Amino acid sequence: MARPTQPGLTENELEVMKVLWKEHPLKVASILEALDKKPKPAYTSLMTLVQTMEKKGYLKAIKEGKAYLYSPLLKQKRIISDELKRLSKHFFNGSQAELILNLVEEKQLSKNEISKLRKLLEDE
Amino acid sequence: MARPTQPGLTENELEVMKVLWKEHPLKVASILEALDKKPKPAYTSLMTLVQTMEKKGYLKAIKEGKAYLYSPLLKQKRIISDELKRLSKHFFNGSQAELILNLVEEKQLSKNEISKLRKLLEDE
DNA sequence: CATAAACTACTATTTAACTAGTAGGTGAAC
DNA sequence: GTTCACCTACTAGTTAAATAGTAGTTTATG
Repeated sequence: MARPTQPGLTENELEVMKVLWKEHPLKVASILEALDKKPKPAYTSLMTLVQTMEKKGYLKAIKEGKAYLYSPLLKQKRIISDELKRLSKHFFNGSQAELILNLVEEKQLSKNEISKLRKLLEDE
Repeated sequence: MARPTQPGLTENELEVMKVLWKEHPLKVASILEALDKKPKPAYTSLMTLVQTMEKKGYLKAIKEGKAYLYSPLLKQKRIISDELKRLSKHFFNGSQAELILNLVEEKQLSKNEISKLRKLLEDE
């Protein structure tokens, strides 16, 4: 056995998803342009990444003219939820409520944020 | 350039840290025993992992008798905080408050949890 | 002090992730 | 219809992470 596929998205994959969540479908050149990474990767590097992401089922590709247009198949909400699930599983016995409580305790919230949170709780 | 070191802890590294956060210092054999992974890794595999974690500065090793005893050098709170920072950076413009608000909105909280949260907010 | 049990160091292999170049195809423009 | 810009497929190399075996050291113990 060796290194298993990383659980969730890698940093680079996430960057691509973020671009496509904002706007899609996009061809590789447009994704590259929209990436705000410090040193932009070579076109062909991004190409390879996008292709493996498609193989993994993260993206959908449609041929339009001579280029492929890519769209995300994963929802942002789902990714966030998965990440939080992973965190709460490791550190809070799987309880996301515990995670929230811990966050509120640890973080300094502004008055505005506190009142927003209060309002939310009233509706529950 | 090639694969960079993973940001944060890998899943396996995290499992080791969790064991050591509960109890330390421990020798490798004891860490192995405490690991609740499905198929336990070979003793030597864990050995290698623990050694690289020491080289990375995650663990401290002290020789006691013929075995090394390992202790964590990273605090659990710091790891949780780093993970949440990463999440909020990617998805909530770096605002952890936004992350909390989103969590509360999305999650169904029990009455007990809501009242706990209310109490916390009163103290702020 | 010999020996066995326990532990580590060293070596090695595999795969995913990352990077990027080269070659070749395709659509548009003239 | 030829050329050229653009895009992809294929190939290839590097490193981290994961796994584990072999050999050798060390410390109790009888």
